[in-house]
Amino acid sequence: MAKRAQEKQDTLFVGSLEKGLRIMAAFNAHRTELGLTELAEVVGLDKSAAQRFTNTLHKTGYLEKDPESRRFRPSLKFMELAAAYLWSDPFVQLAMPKLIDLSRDLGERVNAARLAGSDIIYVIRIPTQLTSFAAMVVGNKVQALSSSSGRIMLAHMSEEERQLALETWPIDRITPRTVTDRSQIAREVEEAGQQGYGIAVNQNIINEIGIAAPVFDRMGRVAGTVQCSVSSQKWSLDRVHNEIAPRLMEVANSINLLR
Amino acid sequence: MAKRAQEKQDTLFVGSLEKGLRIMAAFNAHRTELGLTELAEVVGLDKSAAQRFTNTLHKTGYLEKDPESRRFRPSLKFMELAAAYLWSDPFVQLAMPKLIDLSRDLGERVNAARLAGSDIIYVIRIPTQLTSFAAMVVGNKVQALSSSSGRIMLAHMSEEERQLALETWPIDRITPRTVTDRSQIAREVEEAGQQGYGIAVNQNIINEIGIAAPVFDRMGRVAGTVQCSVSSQKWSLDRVHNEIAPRLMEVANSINLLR
DNA sequence: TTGCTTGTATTATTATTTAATACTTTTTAT
DNA sequence: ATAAAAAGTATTAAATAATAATACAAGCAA
Repeated sequence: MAKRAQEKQDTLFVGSLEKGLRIMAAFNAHRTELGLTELAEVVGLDKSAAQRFTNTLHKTGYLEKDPESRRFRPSLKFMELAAAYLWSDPFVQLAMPKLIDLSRDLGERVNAARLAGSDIIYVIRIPTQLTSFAAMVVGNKVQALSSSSGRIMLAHMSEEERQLALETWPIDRITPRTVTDRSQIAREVEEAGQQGYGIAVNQNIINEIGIAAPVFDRMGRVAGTVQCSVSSQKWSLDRVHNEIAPRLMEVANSINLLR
Repeated sequence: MAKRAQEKQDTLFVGSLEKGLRIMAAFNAHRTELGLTELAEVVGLDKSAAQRFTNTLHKTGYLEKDPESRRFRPSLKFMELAAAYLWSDPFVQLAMPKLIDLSRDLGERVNAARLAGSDIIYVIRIPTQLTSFAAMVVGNKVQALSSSSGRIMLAHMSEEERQLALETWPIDRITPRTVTDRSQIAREVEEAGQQGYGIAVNQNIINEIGIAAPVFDRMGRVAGTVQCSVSSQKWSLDRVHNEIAPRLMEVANSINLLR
């Protein structure tokens, strides 16, 4: 309340809503089911508050509650929200049919991603090959610096933005091969800029090569990427450059975000 | 406040949160971008309230605001919530790899759906053929009575539940061929129960045949469906019954929701 | 330009949220 | 099997934080 008082005599900010949202956002890949006290800890609320908000979220249908364990889970309403997003995003609408075609042509997993803070979020996923569940989940987040999509996005930022990102955005080691050296990443980004598309090898999943081409908005900024993930067992880097990258670039360029 | 007072001296219910959620839920396929007053109308709040909640949602990153038009759109956070749901749902986790296989075998669009109220919501979509955008959107909702998935779900409900659903759940005419006669739907549901899978022809998209097989939870209730959508130009009903339905049933049966 | 609609800012009022606490049930450890 | 601890639920008095009315500013249409 010390903290809140200092920055929020803003009567246009409804703290209760924000706290409720924090509860919703507490759920993720690692926290799929949470009890009351657990939730309170994670979100940083006292038990009473957690009680009120979970109760409200439950009554409004946003959280399921297992009557046995009394633990909470996200409900299908979370999926409805995603649908609302997808309908609202012109990039998604335009990219979708082209990605389906591309996926059939290549026979490989094709995705579309957008930047959110220091992460990229997959907004379209068209799986064709079995891999980890994470690689199939719509809405999944990956640190930008370790992804092909993030790297080509960085390459198209202003010098300052890019510098800042390279210096400050998080780099957790996901696989043993994740590059954590920032100057090394800077080089990868530079290379991406030169060739026009980003590449990431073994960064998030071992034996996986990611390739990402940028789609620009009317301002000339990168709206998102068209991305493809392939197995390095099956594809050499050479073949990726020669056969996949050009197709991705072609598709990316064909997506025209006029308005 | 008359209404609120009568039912909610419940101090465990946070009205502000609920109103904020209503704002979020105002966005859908038809309402992709909303101004302040528009939002206020849709959600049933006065302008002041709409102002406070949109402001909060914007500051917390859940709504984007176009600086030009000052209209609001859902943000990528909506997608993150979806990811949280997907990770939390064992049905999704188990179904995903099997659906990918199935999709490759059949070369047709394969989905998984769950029931939410009187609608089914698609939780997995694996598009392989171009169709309407609606048929590709994860989280999209379809009235249960007009979908193959909904029909097989109904078939496995208790007599009372089914009766109630058949009598009260909404049936909007989506295509000219949408069946709006409830006794006709009752027959379709009955047939679904007998053959073990649901069928819907031209119900949501013309020239589309939907086929859905049920996946049961440990309680013997339908947890969700494995569904396939094909073009009636390409597939006869006979072939659907002989070639697709058995494969769907097989896959559905192989998904074992023990815990 | 004028009038009309939509969005923004400010404020006093009070209804609503808060957090403390006691109670109940479930789980864990002895 | 029993006791102790932890987790969830219910109740309440206090006051903070949300409310809604209103005035102001900025866009848009006629």
